[in-house]
Amino acid sequence: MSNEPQEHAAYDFAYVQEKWLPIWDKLEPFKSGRADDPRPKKYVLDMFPYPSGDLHMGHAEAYALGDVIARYWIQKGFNVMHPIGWDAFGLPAENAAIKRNADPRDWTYENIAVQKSSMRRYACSFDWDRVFNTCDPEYYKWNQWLFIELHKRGLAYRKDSAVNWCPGCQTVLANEQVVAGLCERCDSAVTKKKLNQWYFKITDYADRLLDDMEQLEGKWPEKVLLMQRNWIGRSQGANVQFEIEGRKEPVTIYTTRPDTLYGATFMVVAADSALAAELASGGPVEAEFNAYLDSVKAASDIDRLATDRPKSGVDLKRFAINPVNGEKLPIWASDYVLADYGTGAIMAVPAHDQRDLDFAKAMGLPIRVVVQTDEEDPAVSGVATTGSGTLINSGSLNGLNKDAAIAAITAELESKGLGKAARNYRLRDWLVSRQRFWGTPIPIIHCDKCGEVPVPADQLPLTLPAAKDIDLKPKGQSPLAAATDWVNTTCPTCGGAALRDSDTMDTFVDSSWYFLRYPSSTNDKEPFSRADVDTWLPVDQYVGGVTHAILHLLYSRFFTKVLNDMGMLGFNEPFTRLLNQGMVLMDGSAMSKSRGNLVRLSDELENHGVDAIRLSMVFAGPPEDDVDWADVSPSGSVKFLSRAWRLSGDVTSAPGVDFASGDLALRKATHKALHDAAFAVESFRFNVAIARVMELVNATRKAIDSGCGAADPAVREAVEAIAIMLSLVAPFTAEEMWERLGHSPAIAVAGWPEVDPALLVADEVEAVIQVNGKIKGRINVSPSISEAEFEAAALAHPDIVKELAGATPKKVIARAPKLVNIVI
RNA sequence: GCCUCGGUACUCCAACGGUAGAGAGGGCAGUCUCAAACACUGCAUAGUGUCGGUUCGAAUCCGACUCGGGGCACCA
Repeated sequence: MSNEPQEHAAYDFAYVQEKWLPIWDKLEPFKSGRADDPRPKKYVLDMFPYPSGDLHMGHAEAYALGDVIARYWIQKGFNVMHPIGWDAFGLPAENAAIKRNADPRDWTYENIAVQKSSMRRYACSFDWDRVFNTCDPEYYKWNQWLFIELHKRGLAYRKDSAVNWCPGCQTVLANEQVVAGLCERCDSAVTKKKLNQWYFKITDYADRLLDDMEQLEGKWPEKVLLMQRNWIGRSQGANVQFEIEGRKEPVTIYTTRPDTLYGATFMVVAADSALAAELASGGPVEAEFNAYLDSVKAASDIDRLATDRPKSGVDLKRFAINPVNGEKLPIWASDYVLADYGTGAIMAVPAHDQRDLDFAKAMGLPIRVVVQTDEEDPAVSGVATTGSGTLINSGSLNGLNKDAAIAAITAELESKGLGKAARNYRLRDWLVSRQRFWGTPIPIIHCDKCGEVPVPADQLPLTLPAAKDIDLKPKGQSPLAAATDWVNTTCPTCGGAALRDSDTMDTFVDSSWYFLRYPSSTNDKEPFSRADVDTWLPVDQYVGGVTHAILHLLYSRFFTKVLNDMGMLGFNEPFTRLLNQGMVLMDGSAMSKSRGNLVRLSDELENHGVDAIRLSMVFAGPPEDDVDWADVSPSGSVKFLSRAWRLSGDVTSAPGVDFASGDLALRKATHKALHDAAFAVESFRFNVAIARVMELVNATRKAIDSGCGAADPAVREAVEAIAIMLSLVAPFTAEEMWERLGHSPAIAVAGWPEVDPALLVADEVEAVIQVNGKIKGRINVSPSISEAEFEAAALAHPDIVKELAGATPKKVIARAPKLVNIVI
């Protein structure tokens, strides 16, 4: 039946790859979403790639893992959607374009084509009918639509704030582009600059982002949930009002320790806050304050990062009144208080807060202990006591413990109208505007008369102009601002002259909802249809790197909740299960050209074949762990695959033969392998699943050479099972085996063989007999032996009889059919 | 500094509180060969980071320490 030439008697991966690709193209085994498909659905999603060049070793691991999961569920009879697309906006394209004086579009679409063809060769089980790129106007149109919807709801707004600024590149930087205080591109020290920027109000969703994580418990890596919790950083405390001498309005401070209110000895306001400027203005220290403020602004992030740097500040020569005891507290301005957290002002309790203590010691301010602990006096030790203890020097709170004191003082403040319980979050609103060209244009028109006017829906998408007439070099302002034809427009409301917003959106906006688009990838009426998302979403299994543990996943969860509130979705968490794969290292560190340890995927594929590389990636260890390519043996994978492949040529029984009459031992091995491998795959222990297949290959080899022989039906059953299990990770080899076994393509949809539970029971197992926990003998018993029989058999064992020497055991613990422990 | 995860043979990694070794790499020997490679067969590697606790029994659970990885960055 096969036209395979005789010279391919040895396994030839290059030949096999070339043979199957066109067949798969024709069969399209991975199309999903036919309306009448009766199978239950499963949505398996790999994080989409950024088209920065050809695929690398990291992609090879990620897509191999995602593919195992997708192909497994297909074999298990599910209607699997396994789509792919490209996260195609972003700075590297723009930089490449500047360098070559070209359009970022060209670079981007060229790279996408390269990656796409590599993915096809890598045999990814993607549904190619659902592909889109975020830089397609058909996609980013919906970014703009969503932006306007958020704007309508007050969730997109503009404010002035200090952002990362690179003086070298003359541009705003995202936090991720600031590495150890330096610009990742030019190594200039990054400073802060005050700019008017667009924000998404993610803080409105802080509680839900935190509380809904309950649904993800046990389904997402604990580490990721923890990182998200810390990032949101909810804290419980109280807002307390302090009167200020010579000021009408009181100042509110936030504290998590209202119980230490009597221990406050001064107040600190953030140096860069409006309050600090106001308190200093016109006073004796105005000049000193302004000089200090300038030095704070000039400080680079690298200085800011040093947590052990000495505390600095200015005494504003103003006073606050402690509401609980009427004491006059000096007010200082310092950069150790953050302007954008809480109220930007704190009460300082040096005895019980390390930062306040450091400041008090530096400035010679008083330290008063109000919580008695058994630790040393903070004024002496220099270590603030932050634990629980008994309140002293605290009026009505004296004698209470910390928790009781917090409750009591909060109630007291509330009754007097001086304060109340409050919550704060570390999470800040999401800064979404970027002064770059290669992103989604913000669909807002600025009109002198009408203000911020959204671009009318029928004018979307608002497309990017051609790049050829625009200078893309960073100048501190979006390149779009210089595209006069594009920027100048008329106001949709009043018809007067107006300007387009020239900023573009953070590319994280693109990736915050892309998973909703795949089921509706060609819909030009809406971003996605309710019917499609109801069918396919939420994503059953998301696979990607842990680098996105916070931002991408948090933003996606935020968008999902907003869209849920808008009635567009019927769920509030987008990703039911999450798998984070580790990194691919070389000689212990991340691969990089400069380090000289770069391994090229294309070379590895050339040398060992696609299947062997996929197998090596999956077999290297647990998927969450980093893989050191130096420890991996792709040639070992090649060896194993040819060993498996050879089995398919040895089988002499006919396809469809009744397995029931086959060799029992081999049949049991086959069914156990199928059972164990399935369990291992479902618990993401792919390396263990492959070990089970290897065992079965070894057992089958032995059965053919020195056991039941090649003609035994059990051999066919085993080899078919091997082929199907291998199809998850080595699809080319598996297809080839399947064909040699006399079946028609494609094995991808052949189905996971039914496991016969009767064949999972062993005839006999070896049990150990311990005396005082030490092994003294072994017996073979039936797996269904009773505890009593088991115990009796153990006690009758000659070695044990000798060991006991007539003594009566104190205790006998029998765990049939594995172990008996006799305590004497 | 705070929070986290981990440490098993030469290497990568397995082991519901119950026989430490599933699988692989690397190694050695044999069969085949003129020889080698491949293939097949067989073999070995006394090792659970340290100390203590719980238990009939601990790599596994608990505590302390140590070493290594990751996250956060003065969040009051």
